[in-house]
Amino acid sequence: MYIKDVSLSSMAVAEPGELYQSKTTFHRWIEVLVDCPGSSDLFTYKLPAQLEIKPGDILTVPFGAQQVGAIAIRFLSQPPADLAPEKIREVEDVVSRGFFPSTYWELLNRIAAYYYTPLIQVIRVALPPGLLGRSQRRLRLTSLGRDQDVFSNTSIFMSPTAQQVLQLLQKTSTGDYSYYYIQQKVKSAYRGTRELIRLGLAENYLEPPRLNQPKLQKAVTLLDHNDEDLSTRQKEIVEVLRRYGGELWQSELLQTCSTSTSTLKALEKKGYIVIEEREILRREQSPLMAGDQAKSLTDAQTDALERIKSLDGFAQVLLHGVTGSGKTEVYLQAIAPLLNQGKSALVLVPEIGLTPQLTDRFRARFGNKVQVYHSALSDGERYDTWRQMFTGEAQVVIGTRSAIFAPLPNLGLIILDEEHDSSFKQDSPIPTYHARTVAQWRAELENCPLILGSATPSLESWVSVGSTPPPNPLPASKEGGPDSLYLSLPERINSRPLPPVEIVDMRRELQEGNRSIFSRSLQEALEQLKERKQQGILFIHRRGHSTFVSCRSCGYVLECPNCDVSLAYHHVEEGAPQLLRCHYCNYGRSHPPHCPECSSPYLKFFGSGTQRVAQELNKQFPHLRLIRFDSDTTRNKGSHRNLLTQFANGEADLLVGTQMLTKGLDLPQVTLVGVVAADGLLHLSDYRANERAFQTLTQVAGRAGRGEDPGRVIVQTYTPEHPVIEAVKTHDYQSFCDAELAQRQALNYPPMGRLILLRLSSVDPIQVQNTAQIIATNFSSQEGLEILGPAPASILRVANRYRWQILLKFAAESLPTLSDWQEIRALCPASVSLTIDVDPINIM
DNA sequence: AGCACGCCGACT
DNA sequence: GTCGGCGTGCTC
Repeated sequence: MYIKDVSLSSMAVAEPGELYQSKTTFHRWIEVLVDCPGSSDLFTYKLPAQLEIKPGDILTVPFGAQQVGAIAIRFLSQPPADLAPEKIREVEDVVSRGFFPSTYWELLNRIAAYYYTPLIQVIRVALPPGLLGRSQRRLRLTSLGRDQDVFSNTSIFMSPTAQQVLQLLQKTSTGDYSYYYIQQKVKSAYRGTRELIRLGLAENYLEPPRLNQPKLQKAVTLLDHNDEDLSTRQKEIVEVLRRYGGELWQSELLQTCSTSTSTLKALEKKGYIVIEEREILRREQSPLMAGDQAKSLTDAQTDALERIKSLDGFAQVLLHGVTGSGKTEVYLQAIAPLLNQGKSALVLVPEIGLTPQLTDRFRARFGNKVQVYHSALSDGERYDTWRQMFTGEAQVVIGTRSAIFAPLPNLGLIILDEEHDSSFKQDSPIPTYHARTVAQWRAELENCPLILGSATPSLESWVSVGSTPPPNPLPASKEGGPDSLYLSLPERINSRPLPPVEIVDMRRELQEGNRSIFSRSLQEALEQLKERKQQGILFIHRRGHSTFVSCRSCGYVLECPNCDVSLAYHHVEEGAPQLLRCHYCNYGRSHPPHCPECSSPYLKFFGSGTQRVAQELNKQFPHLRLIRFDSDTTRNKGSHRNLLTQFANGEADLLVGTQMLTKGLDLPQVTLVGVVAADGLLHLSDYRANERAFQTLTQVAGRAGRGEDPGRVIVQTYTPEHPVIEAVKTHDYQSFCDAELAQRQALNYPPMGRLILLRLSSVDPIQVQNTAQIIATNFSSQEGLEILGPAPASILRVANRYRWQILLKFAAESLPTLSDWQEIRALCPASVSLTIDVDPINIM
């Protein structure tokens, strides 16, 4: 929660580029927000004589025994009266100057308030790692301790704990570990470390905050000069430099001329060249793209683009385009004129790794003006990209959820592509923000348009751009509030039709004697793939092999020892030990030969994951070459791209995978999409299950028939009469929405009502339950609040922590005043952790 | 987050 | 009695 003293009105905020002006009032103290989760109070520090500090600067300050990151908030001309003057310490250093323009600062404060999160925690997600530094206490061996013989030296006695710590340190070449690491490895390590220090075998020290540094490289610049007094070798170098435009990196120059720094030094001395350190920005390497031109648009695209371009200032646009309708082209052409005006654009996508195609397309169109920002970048890369954005140069930033905090000072447009995707919502840690909500605020504050693009808009966005549902088929536009706009791309580009969706009743398949996991229809379609030289996608709801392993004799189910879920079977490779894994805590064990309960050897796999389906395919269709595409096979950096490239090159006939297949893949050769079992999606105990199922199925179906050849979609299910299945079959978003909204209305669920979920967890099952009860009772007096629970989470125990939750439901207009959230927090004993999830998406 | 302080149980 | 476990609170 934000500190009430820190509001925009009461604080001076740095504008980037604003010149420092010496004020007439002489400030000697500054209040700072310290990076420590325990307290969200402001702390007072002395301004050092030789350091220029302004509000908005990022600092390091001494705090307790360590040095931590801090944000300068405001000057004080007098130290607080209730603080002993000798307790006030000096600011250590300035890390970064002049950050936090006023709108950005307000954005952070809004997030802190709305999501009940201390401001400093919001700042932490906004800043790249390594900008808020913190010192670390470490332990290292002395030369005496490095001696491997200390153990055989009988004159030194030490406790087993001390020996353990010593051995741990001696195993590394540096003999150096953080206290934190040692404490994790050795129990009650602290006693052992003290003993080692006393014996003179080890010493502890404080490592200063390790901040990311700009990476510097030497550059050589040619000065205008007549090359009179030069040797032939020197003339050569000058000539090379001139040929390359008068400037080169020193390393490149040395290599090109096969010379050494001494020759360059001589040239520098004579005044022909300058050698200086330049910052180089570490960027993700991407293959060079061929230039790409704006494509001609369909009428619907042109209309949408014109309406977007005519927007002035804040507006929320829902761009509802069916799969394959060319939303990306609209984005690209909306961004192009902005860049020419010197403005930047922010494009948020669900998961960057999954959309190399989108980034490639942006790079091909806008070249090096495109920056990619997401958590898979190395810290150094993120830091540099962040600095690059901070320069204010016109650019396009493509990123995942956290990129909504990209420090672009001159923002002209924000786009959320696939806005319905749940990965825009952060579950943990706090703040549990939704990038769409933050994007709305940011667009408002920056006074720029926000485009929400999707083939299957979230009900939230659907409702917010217009309360009256449009007639069917989708109209070109419908009006919502004054700042909102509905734009529709109802047809695929090049007049390609949406693929027909065939629903297969798997109950009948079984009745009629087909016991395969593939219906006859799907089998026949798979057979045809190869003959017709076409490609297909098979969608499976789960990764792994089977959903659970159970004993045929006694019914015993193998479960995770840390969580209340059954273990999934993972087939590693032929001949390797068979592995069972928990999808929640990643616990793994080998597959036992006998039932642990009754020793029966008949342990059977149930359900089917990607692995199982892949095996089955190999058996039934040995001639089909397939690629598995799930989080097991795409764990490594770049593997998404590799697998997709392989597939696009025709190195496989079939792509078998999970959810990731649904996200924006554009593979023109794909004609067949098969959903092996839709039921896994349908029957989840979550008010959002239907919406999610509809979105996933529609998106998967949308992968088919994007090229010349018509597509075909086969959905296998045991409940073909389910309304979601009906809606997917008819591609009828409208009627699905109407039905779903009516249900939500009846139960006051979002987007009609609003929710806050309190998640509690602890290793102590009794204590969580009691705490949950106490908190729920505390709320019972509140007006206009419906309390659901407390209830155990649907999986009570995960990673040995017991989880309970309380769901608060209330009218959309009235944000409940959880003003005393700190009081609520106070009801929690230290052993119980509480997370306040505002607008939760995942309430399981 | 660390790190001190300070209060309880098992041992010399 | 003392040592060492761990819960509680503070850091300008």
